[in-house]
Amino acid sequence: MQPRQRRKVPEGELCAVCSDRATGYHYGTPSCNGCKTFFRRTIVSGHTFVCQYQGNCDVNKNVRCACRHCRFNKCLAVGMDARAIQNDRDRIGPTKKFRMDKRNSSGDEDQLSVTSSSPQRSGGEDKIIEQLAAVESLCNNLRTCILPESKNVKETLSSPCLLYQISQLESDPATAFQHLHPAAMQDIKAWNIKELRLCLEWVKTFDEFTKLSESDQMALVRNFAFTFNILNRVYYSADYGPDKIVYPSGAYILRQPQEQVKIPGCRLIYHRQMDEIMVPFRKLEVSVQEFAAFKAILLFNPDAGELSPEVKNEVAAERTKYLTALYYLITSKYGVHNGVQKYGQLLMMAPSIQNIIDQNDENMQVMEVFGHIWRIDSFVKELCMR
Amino acid sequence: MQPRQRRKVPEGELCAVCSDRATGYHYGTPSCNGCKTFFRRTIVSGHTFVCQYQGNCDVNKNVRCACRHCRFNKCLAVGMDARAIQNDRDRIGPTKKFRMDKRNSSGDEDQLSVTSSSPQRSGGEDKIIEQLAAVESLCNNLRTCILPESKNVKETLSSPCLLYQISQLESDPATAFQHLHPAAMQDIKAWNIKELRLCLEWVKTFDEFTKLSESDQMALVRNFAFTFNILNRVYYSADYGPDKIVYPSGAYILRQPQEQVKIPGCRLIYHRQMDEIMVPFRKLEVSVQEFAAFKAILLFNPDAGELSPEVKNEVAAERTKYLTALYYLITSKYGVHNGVQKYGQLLMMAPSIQNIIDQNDENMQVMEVFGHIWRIDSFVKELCMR
DNA sequence: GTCAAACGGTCAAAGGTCCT
DNA sequence: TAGGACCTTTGACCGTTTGA
Repeated sequence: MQPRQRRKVPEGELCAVCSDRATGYHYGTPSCNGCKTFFRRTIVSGHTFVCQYQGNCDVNKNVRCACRHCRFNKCLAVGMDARAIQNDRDRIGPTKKFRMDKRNSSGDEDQLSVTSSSPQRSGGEDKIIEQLAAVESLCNNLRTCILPESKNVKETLSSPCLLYQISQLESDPATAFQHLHPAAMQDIKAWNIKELRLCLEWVKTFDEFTKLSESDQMALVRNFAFTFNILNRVYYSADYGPDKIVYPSGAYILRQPQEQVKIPGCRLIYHRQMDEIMVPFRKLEVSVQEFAAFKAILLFNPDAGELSPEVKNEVAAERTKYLTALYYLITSKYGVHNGVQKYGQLLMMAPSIQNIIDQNDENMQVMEVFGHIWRIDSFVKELCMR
Repeated sequence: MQPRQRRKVPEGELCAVCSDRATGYHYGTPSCNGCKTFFRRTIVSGHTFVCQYQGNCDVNKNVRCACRHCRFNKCLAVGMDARAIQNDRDRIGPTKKFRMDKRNSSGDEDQLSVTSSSPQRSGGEDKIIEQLAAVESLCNNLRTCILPESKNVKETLSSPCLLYQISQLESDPATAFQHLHPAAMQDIKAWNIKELRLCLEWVKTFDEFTKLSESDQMALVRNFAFTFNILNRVYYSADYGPDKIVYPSGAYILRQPQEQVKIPGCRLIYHRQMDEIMVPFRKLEVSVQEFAAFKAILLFNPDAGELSPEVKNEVAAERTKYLTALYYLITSKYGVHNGVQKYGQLLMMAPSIQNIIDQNDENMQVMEVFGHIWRIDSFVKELCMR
């Protein structure tokens, strides 16, 4: 880069070679992009051209490609300086912009709407949120019902969704609140089964889920079921402070009694559910809609083990759909600046949740070893063991 | 401009990098305008370059643009000091003289030029990102150095940060690219140690980190160190397709050979690092700045085990700070609609990463049992065991 | 107050990328 | 394949800041 003469922009200047619009001084001569590139390539490649005619071909914008010999000659004639050509440079990365994002149903427009402080652009997000909220409500009703026996997970997944048949189910007195009392292992076990059962009904409300093959459905559910269980447990726990997880029945898990459990590693698991999930949910004042969207995001996990590679992209697209919906839900309520913080904080609860689930899986395996003491229901095992 | 060396004017002095005519002392080294600007831009942008050859390219006036990796390395080798770069100067205003053309009758002072100089509504985010990028750059260089022995983690954390003493360290020939070859256990082990060592230097660049008590620092580091290791491993892996993780030395981990490993559970761990971290990073086209911010977010984990409750809020605030910076970084580049998607997708990689780390910890423990076969370095153990 | 060294910013003009 | 619109990178030149 040795600028011939500093300063000076040609205004309406023409290419000295072909009379196209000049884009600047290139190699010492006002020239267009084409002639500039042609000159460099010719020099660098060392090509020599032969004129098919008499060596005096016309060179202008329309016919400049007709004779490369005469074009190159004219380049030299008008003063293009080969000494201005440099040595090869290092490669630069891709210059192409938008590569991310699947095909967008809505045309692409706003690129500079960054400055507008109100998001405003919910294209279908409202509807998604509405649907999630409706299902959440049904699911909370179903929790109070007696659910039919189910042999195994696969059969349950292929049965009609119970959420739309609640009126035909009897209510379960064991789920109704009576009085606060410490949860026995029986309580915890019963609620685990109930919640995992609800999970199966909940996932069936997603069209994109039911479209998946049986094995892919299993992959997502196995990955997600215990998360669903824990999240519902703490989110719907009545607020008796940060030290109690309370089931709808009034059974509660207190922070201390875990000391009684002698199995190593089990001690902290309820503490962590309180500290890292229940308390943050309350502090962030997560709404039911936000909570539902968050669960949907966690369900559609493209990295779920055993998920077939062909559907990874679809699952990722679903996740993105709910991520976007959650973003607009939050920012339309809190504004962009505050909303973005809540959105980020909520999403960043996911790694802790994952870690808690991972630890819990270990515990489940430990418990299996101690199976003669703590009976693990086979239904639970099927969903949670890896 | 603190380092006002009482130097004489360089007379006929040559650029220490490329031997062009030096225009003065820049960043502590006699250098030409080009190398001066190149160095600043590289540090500020956080760009990292990969040598297309063997990492020992010649750098002189004629070919200085041929390999940016080797040019930058030489900048550092001859002593250019990144600390002399002034992050975010006090608003210097447009260098260009005011366009006092016409339109003067309105009588408005240039009061709006303050806001127009910064494109997005970022309050300090730019500076945060710049700092992260600069550190990332230094860290990449430190990776190629021989690091002094360190007895244990605590001592290392309380020592001065090596990132600002790179010029005093010898380069490590073992880290230079030579040729592609399958990684032996020795390679993996050596890189684990180096990367964990780098992690300790990296975290010390965060003021808010060094302000924490020793035990809180340990809590964050133990939680984060292996994440740092894995993320750097895959992010800085040269792109030889989705089936190879390539270390800077050229040692690579291939998708298949894990079958040789007979320890149960170990098989999938490298597959998952490729599928769930390396490939998504590439697909999302994560920039170095985004990558650095992502790591900062993961470092400041308020749920890190053993973190004292008093500092949870501070740590959470730090996390939010980097979340916000990342959000504005991404949306200012991609626009809100596309940016939000990328932001969400990036954050939602965190649970998978957490899960991979959790699995890996198990493996480390398994490996400890098989310690007579696979020696685990005590330094690694100290950081990764729970 | 003066002035030169050494910061950062600017933008014309280099080269690289990628679609046609 | 070659062409050229469009992109990134480079560096000579310029204004600003700072300390002797």
